[in-house]
Amino acid sequence: MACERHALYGRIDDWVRGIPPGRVASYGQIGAFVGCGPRQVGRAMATLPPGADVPWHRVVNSRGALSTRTAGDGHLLQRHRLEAEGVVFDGRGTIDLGHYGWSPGGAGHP
DNA sequence: AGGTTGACAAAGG
DNA sequence: GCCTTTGCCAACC
Repeated sequence: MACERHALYGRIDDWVRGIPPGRVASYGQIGAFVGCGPRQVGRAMATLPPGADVPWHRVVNSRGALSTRTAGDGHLLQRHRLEAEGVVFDGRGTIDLGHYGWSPGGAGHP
């Protein structure tokens, strides 16, 4: 049996795994889909094991900006990976969620 | 058993 | 547009 920290976390990381490349999702959106507060989504990402097949870099806050925990090297890493997938940042280092924001079932907006 | 903190969001001033 | 307060649910002290 697996060593899942919490069923909710398993659901969150599974949801994040469903995010296609070149797309991003906000914590509040994930929290709303999995049925929990946005903080739990952040905690799920924070407790993710190293080497997890979860594209946490595709998870950003509602403003389309990178999270505080990734501040520093994390910001550069997250931004670098997103740009590698085709995501473009604006002059303020934020992403246009109206264009890159993704949703399960509402996908389809190249 | 209780209080604080946290990779956040929404509403109010 | 900015900052402050409240709510989220689980983990940590």
